[in-house]
Amino acid sequence: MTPADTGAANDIPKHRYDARLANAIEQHWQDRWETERTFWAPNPHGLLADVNAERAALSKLYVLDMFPYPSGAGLHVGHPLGFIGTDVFARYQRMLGRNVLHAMGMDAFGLPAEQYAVQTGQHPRVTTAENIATYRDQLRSLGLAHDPRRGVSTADPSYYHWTQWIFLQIFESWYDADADRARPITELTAELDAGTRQPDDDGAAWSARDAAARRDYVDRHRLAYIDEAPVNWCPGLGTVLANEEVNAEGRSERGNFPVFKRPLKQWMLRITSYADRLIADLDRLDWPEPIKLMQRNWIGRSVGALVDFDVDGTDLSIRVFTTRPDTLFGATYMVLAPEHELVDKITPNEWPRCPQEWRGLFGAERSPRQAVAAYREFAAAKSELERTAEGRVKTGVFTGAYAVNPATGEYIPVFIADYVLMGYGTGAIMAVPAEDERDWEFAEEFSLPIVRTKQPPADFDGKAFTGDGPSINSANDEVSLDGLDVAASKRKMTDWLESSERGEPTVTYKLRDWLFSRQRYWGEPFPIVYDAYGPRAVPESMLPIELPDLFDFAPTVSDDPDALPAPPLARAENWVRVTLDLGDGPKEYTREVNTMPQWAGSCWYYLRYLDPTNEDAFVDPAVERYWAGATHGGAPTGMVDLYVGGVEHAVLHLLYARFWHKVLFDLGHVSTAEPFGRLFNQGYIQAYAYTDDRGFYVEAKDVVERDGGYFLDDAPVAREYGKIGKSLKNVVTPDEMIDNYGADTFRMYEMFMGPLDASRPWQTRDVVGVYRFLQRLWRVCIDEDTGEPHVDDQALDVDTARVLHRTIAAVRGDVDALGFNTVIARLFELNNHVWGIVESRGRAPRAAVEPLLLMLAPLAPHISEELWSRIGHSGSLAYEPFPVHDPALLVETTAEIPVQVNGKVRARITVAADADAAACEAAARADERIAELLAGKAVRKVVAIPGRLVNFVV
RNA sequence: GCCCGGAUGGCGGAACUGGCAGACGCGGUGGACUCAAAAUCCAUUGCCCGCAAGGGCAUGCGGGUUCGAUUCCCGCUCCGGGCACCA
Repeated sequence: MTPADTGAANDIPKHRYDARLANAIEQHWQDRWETERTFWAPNPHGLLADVNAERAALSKLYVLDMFPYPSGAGLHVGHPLGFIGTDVFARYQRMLGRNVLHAMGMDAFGLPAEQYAVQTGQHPRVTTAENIATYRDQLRSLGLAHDPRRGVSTADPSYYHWTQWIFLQIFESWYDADADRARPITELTAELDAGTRQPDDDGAAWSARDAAARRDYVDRHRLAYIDEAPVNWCPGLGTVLANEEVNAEGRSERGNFPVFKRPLKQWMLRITSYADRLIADLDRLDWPEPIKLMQRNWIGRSVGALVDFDVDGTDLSIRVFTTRPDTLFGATYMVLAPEHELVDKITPNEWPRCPQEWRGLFGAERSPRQAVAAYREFAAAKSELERTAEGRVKTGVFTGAYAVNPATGEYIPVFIADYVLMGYGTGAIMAVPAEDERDWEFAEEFSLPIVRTKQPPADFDGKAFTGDGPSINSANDEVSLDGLDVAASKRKMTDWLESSERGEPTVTYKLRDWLFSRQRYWGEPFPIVYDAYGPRAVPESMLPIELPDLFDFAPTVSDDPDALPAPPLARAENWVRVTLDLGDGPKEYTREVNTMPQWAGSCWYYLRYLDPTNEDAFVDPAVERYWAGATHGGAPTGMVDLYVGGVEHAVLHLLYARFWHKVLFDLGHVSTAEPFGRLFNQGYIQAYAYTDDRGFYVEAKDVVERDGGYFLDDAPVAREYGKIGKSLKNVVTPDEMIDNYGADTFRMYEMFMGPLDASRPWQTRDVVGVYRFLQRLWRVCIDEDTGEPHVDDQALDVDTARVLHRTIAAVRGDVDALGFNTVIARLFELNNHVWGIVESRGRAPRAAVEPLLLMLAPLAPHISEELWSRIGHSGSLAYEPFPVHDPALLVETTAEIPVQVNGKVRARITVAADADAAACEAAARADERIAELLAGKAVRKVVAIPGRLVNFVV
């Protein structure tokens, strides 16, 4: 310490609230909360029922954060925004008398943990444990009031035991479309055996099938099934990925490696069975509308019709899906996806009579079969990126086959083209160029006929018309749509198709079944073994199936798109080969060597928080009912009352978790139809970054603002705005903020920056505002020189009482809406008001200070607890009742209202609060300035709203 | 391209159901205290004209509805996000 510093330190009062004192207070209270088990939320019974038992009689509130991946980098100031928000809300709700469940687990399996482990060369178990410890320390220092008993880790065998158990529930179920819910698979076999249900696969009668055929049938109906389907194979990551994990450029979301479609046998979960319910139940949820919309779009329900087109010269027909059956009369050609199974069957050996353009580039010099083969090769070789880069020029080739338009009876050519996707609808379309832009482009490219079946408006520019209008050219001997609008035409055409057995109404979805296996080490092993015929479930009694300890756990990656997946677990040969008794005597089996995707653990962690130490069940049913709210009356929709997290999980995690929850609901394991009743997306904290004249990032900390510019030393630098991270050299950590100001200041600043759902820039310069507020609050209560409290029992003057009660009313309203920034503004005002009293009278009134501390406690819990205790209370204020306002003190006797002339404010007058319109007008006219402005002018109209304003129109 | 969301002082932001735009904080300016500085306290601070009284202009841009619009409607611009040949 320099002499100057020493001198300065001597001037600062001994008991000032500075970072050093704040840190001491924070340590003290964090320790005390821990030893007194302040935030242990009791269950109604069971292992977590012994402490604070009386609170289990209160009504429950479940507040949840999207739990973090414990990466090696630790937290920066952007991470805890949502965690602090939920903590404030949860602490507030405790003071309202709720039994609040708030905990923080760790999403410990998955790619980030595995990649970090691969980089550092240590076992993921070790690095994950270290990272979790770091996260826990950082989170603890923020003063978050979690129940520490419930902070599960998904990579813990006692946790994934039950992830595997839930997988078995899914595996042992099927979807009963008639009942519209999942049911145990044993009920399906029982009904088939009893003959009360017939197989739905057009095969032999159930009684005529042998054991292997029956087992195959049942396996194909499970909610978890193995399918050889085109999957997203990513050699660069050495694993397959879900559609949701592949971006528009055909690359992996993680790592940005190329992804290839190829058929592979993989585990699939039948989420498509739930498509309708996943859409319908969104209406019951208190979620942001944009998120609901994203889920609806992702599921992509569309209503339309299936139509059959007979292929000329064969007994085959092509089935298409269309949302516009009303345009069938305008279908002048057809297109199949290049991989469509009928392509080989309908393609002739020789070209029929046809325009040369139809044969295009691929068919010019070749036979139809050669042309089709050449085009298929061309289409398969294109990456998604190339397709996008081409600007969507339509390509394709005529197959040489013709089909019959069922409405017109005309022969129309059948093409293959890559603008038709195998994965959607039937992989085949009827092309109506006049009413579809893509078909129009293709028709122009290949000189195909275009027939309008909808009358476009007079000013229409001449290309495909996709709007509404009367049908034209749409009649045959049996049906006429002419003159009808789109909706009526659709109805009439669908009826005709159905009655004439040429088609039927249907619904399709963009949503695909969920690809559920990964070729990874650091994930949950499947509770599945194989015999010669296929998969067998491992019985519950043998769970958990623990991950074997591998030395080499890295995935097998490759640049070769033809490389085959090689799961790391296959290397654990002693683990893979097992002898088990699955009820029919000891036999040899092979274990499943894929692992579950990262989403598995995060699909249900909120359920394990309820009963984390239960070894007999994933959650005790009575405990589940208590936290679902089912024991408090009413019909709860969502288990969790408030779920806060980033918008990046709008579809993936939130859709998967809803799906699992609904399966568990159908099977009677949970009592709500939805997991998350209210969802809130917190914004992001970003920060400024700076580049020097060479374009390199420089440490943002060292940059100073001067004369409207930014400088590092004396060199000017350019300012950018972006994510907080090492690459932009703009990282600010909670640890340094806590060191410099204390956790309460840090929490308050994060909450004060703006509304919780908005993104905002971090500006360390602004932190001092809330720091000053806390210092002033400290001085309101404590004499800085002596450290003694100077709060007394003086009565509140009327003015102070009004300010106090207005503040209470506003704070309650704003906290409910998670409007913490305005809560803080109100508390600043109250604190400043009380400071005025301290300045004039030397002491602060207890009647104002106590409610102020109680209202501040959720936001800045440490200083609030400390002052609460210093002014004479022995216990924690965590469960003190939140202040209640006196409505009588909010009633104003007079009101100051503006007086406008022609909409411009010209004066303000004070009237009785209950003055009627006439009285307001009279008072306004009596105002000297208004009288002057109105003198000699004819008042055309007077708008007088009692208590609001008076407006004269002249 | 389609679908969402946003734009308010030098900065972060506030404003209930159409009724005083700019709460609260940062920063700035002036002052008190101090040998001085820091800290603290007080005052002031949207922009323009004016000594002042006062006036004018202002919520991305252009229109509209209304006595009155940050708020509602129409048409744009820019920024952020989602989806992307889904028949």
